[in-house]
This record gives sequence, structure tokens and C-alpha cells, in this order.
Amino acid sequence: MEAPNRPNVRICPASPVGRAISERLGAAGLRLTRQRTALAGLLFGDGHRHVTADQLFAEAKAIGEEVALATVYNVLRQFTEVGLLRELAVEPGRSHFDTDTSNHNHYFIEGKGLLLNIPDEEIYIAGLPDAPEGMRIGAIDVIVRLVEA
Amino acid sequence: MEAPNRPNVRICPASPVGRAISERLGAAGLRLTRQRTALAGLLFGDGHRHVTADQLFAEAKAIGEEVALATVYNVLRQFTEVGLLRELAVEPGRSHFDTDTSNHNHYFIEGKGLLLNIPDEEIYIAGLPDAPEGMRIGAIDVIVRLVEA
DNA sequence: ATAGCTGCAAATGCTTTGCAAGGCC
DNA sequence: GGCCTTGCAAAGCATTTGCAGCTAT
Repeated sequence: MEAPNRPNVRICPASPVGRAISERLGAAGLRLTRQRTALAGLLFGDGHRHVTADQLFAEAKAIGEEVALATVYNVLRQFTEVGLLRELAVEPGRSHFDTDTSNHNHYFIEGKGLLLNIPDEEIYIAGLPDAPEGMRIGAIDVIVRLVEA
Repeated sequence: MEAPNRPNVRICPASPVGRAISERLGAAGLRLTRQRTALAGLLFGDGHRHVTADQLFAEAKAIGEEVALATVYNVLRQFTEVGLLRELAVEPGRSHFDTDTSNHNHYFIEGKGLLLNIPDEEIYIAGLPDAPEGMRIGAIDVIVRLVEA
């Protein structure tokens, strides 16, 4: 009967972020479990960020949260389906997730696997044609790949 | 002593494309073998195109060319390293290759795994900032994701 | 109470690699 | 002839899935 919860990086359910999370999860019929709460804390606790599954897994382990790697994958996918995360295809063979789901673009540092946002003012795309009949534009991904000079 | 070569989709070594290929491969110390020639025929024989490893493997098999899947992967990678192909990261877990290595952008039809070029006149990016110190821009990938309306 | 989770391990899918046999220059 | 290649099968990753037990509501 001991408390199974760890008093760590957790999102306050009353905060705007916490409310957005439980709202979205609730709407999708997903429970606010210890693991999801902890991962949400790491993801949304301090500004926007980019992560891969292993990174998040390693961080969870680092703060003493016991989460299975499979659960990390499942949670990332669920959060993505619910609109809390956006999946970015930048490297073949590894998925990156972005906590900022608004329209913005990225630098990707080849060799380091590092993603950075490109400030909105600094870039824009123009002249986008209409989508073919029966289709609509789901997202536009712009990735500027940087390599050692 | 029978001829091991099949009289099929092959690049004429005297054509501009054929010359470009043997030149590039030669410069990299790569031989013009039967398999590489056949795959080059499929890739560069009739205008630019997009392929995945299995698609190319299936096509090779379809024209009666016996090539191992591993060889297809190796050839795609070698061609990419030599600059004959460009690798596109659009789907996590599957690599796409483009025979057009010049700067241009893509539509990606989610659900069909289909890549299409966006005509250059129809889109452009502006206002790109300088790369951070010690870095240079290697490529800019723009992917417009289309989904069923 | 019960429908939904989690953890583990096994399965999957794409891609790479090691090694012996074969082919190109 | 010698070195590069190929083919096959096995290894390697990242990710997903199946199932028994646990848990939030």
C-alpha cells in the first residue's frame, strides 16, 4: 500500500499545459496514468523541444521514472495522434517528435542528429499551388540540412 | 562460356546519361557491373523518378534481372554517395531516392507512399538566414504532405 | 468493477554486414 | 591475376505487438 507515485517532473493538472493535456487525452479516451504524466512532464514541462524515443526514454530513466521503452513509443504515438506532438521525418530510420505543433521549420545538423527551430521571421514559402483534386495539404515540412563547413 | 548478360533495359554507355554514370562511378573506383548497369537502366533510363529499395528490387525482378535485395540497397547507397541519387527522408522506416539531384521540392501522398515533384515555378522559399558559424547549408528539403480531402 | 494501461519479450520491417564465390579490368 | 562485387543469410536497429498482470476512474 505504499505510494507508487514519484514526486518528480510532473505537470500540474491546473496549469494551462496540464489542462490542455488532460483535455486532449480525455477526449481521446486515454487515461492520465503515472507514465503518461511523467513523460508529459518531460515533454511539456519547460518550453518546446524535440526528442527521439530513446532520448525520452533515457531522460525518464535519469529522473528515476521507470518506464518501458515500448511504453515510450506507445505514448509518443498516442500523443501524436491526439495532436499534442508532431512527428518529423528527418532521418531515415529514426523518428523525431516536436512538442510545437504549430507551423514552423527546422534546421537539422547532420551528424549530430540535432534539430533546431528556424525563427518564423527568417524564412517563408510562397506560391504554393492547389492540391490535386480530392486531396488537401496536411502539413508542410521544411528542413534545412546543415553540415560542417 | 555462355553470355551472362541479359539484353534488357540498359543504359547506352555512349549516351550522355551513360557517360555521366560511368564517369562518376569510375571516379569513385566503382566498376560498371551487370547489376549496376541494369539498375542504372531502371533508374535513369526514362526521365527522372523516385524509388524505394523494394520498388527497384521488384522492377529488376520483373524484367528478369536477377539481383539480390542487398545489392539493390548497396547500389542505391553507392549511387547516392557518388551524387547520382539523392536520398529523401519522408517516411520513418523507409528511404526514398530521387534521380533528380537538383534543388526541387516534393509532394508526398500520405497513405500511398507516393512522391511527386513540385514544379519549380510553383513554390519558393525566401529569407533564409545564414547558417551558424562553422556550418553550411547542405540541402533544403521541402515536403508538402497531401492527405485525402 | 472494469476497461484501459504497462511491462516484458518476442515479432516485424527495413537496412547493413560478413564471408565465400564469381566477374571486371 | 587481383581486387572489387555479388549473393545469401545472418546480424542490427528502430519500432510494434501480444499477453498477463496492474490501475485509473
